[in-house]
Amino acid sequence: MTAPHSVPAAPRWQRRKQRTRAAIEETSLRLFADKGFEETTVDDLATAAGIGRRTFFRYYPSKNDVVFGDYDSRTNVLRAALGAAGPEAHPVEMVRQALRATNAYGADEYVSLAIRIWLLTTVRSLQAHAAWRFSAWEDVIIEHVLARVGDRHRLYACGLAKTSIAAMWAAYTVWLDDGAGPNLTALIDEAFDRLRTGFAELPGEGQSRA
Amino acid sequence: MTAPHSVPAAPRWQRRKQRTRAAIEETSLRLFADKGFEETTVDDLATAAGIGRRTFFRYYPSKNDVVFGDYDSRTNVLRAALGAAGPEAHPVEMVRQALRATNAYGADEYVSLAIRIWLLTTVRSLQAHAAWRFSAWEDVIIEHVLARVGDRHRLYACGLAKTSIAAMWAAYTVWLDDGAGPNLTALIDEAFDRLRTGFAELPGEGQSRA
DNA sequence: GCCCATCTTGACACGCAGTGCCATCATGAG
DNA sequence: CTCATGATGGCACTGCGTGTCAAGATGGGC
Repeated sequence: MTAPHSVPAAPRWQRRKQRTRAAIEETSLRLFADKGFEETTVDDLATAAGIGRRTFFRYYPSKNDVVFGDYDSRTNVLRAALGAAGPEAHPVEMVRQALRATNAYGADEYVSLAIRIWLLTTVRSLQAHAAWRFSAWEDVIIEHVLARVGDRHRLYACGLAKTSIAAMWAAYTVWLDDGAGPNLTALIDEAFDRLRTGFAELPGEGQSRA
Repeated sequence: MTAPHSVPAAPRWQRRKQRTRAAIEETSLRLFADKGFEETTVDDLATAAGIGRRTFFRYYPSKNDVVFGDYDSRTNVLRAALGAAGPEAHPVEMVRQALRATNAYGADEYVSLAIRIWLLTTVRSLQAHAAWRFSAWEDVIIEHVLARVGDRHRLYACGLAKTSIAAMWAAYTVWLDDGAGPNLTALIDEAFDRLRTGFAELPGEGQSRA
């Protein structure tokens, strides 16, 4: 990955592909935001990105997947964060910490993130697609939780994994409703607070953080 | 719905349609179990059910939806159960109770239920489809929870709804792994116990209920 | 019995997503 | 310059889902 002075050649392909990929994603998100997801065909996306329809599917396995960006790298962040947790941490805190890290975005990414999440929570096809995409995250979480509590306790691990992702997803939804500010991490934290207390503490009638 | 002696006519249509619908579902599930979901085309299903391809889509909006059966009536059960909860019940208990009722099946339904859930948790397309199907349940739950805690607390309501469905879903998964016995309700209950305690209580190293 | 309104059915055609195949072209190595 | 590698895009195909429409079945009125 880091050859000092040689390999002046190989990167060229990579760079080019990387740029094409970015171009596809950028123009696609714009078209989705403009015309709507379902109203935009893959032909539109390919034409807008200046490539052939067939080539589009070589960069993204499906129209849905454009919205997810480089999902794999996020999955790796999650895996790394889970692996980095100290053995003394409680499983719930381990997952909380990992999902917080996974959902840490730079300030410049928030605009496109808002579009992505808006699409994800709005468009039926994407909502569905997100479910099995995130199921990969669930599997990673389950694996790490099982490593701690023992293979017998699948319900605990599976339940924790699925509810954690659900809490994250709830934070997404509310975050978007609240204007998609820079507080996504805080909302995820808050959602996990609810989860940790088993939703026992009823919200009082005082003002919420809105 | 219950005209004593009149209406000897109208039901005829209904009965016929009901039987066709049941026939489609039965033969479809069998074909899915035999050949696999993706390997079975809608043409196969229609032919096997003795109807035209176009007619198939008049009974079920998509190939996916066959696996869900009469989903709407289950949703109504959920809505009714939520509405029937006493005002003194804690939101979590209200949801637990409602989802238990929603997932109560007769002993004769467990065989087909196992096939359904097996498909739902196994087939990628169905896994995705289930997500937005269940999102209707989430919406119903959110509505009822908000009516109790106040419209301001969307994160609480949304989080509770999504995590509850997630817990149910986890119970499905483990239920199937454990042989799809008559203990689905118990597993849902157990998943809710975990949820209520915020997954705080770590499973000991003793034997699980397997 | 017959006729008509109504609903159901299935055939055809269409658009769109996704895939296999293959000829063409650009790139980098020798 | 030549060759191998890999990216590209056109073409054709399958499969899902939908609009349209003509033909058939059903029930009511006579």
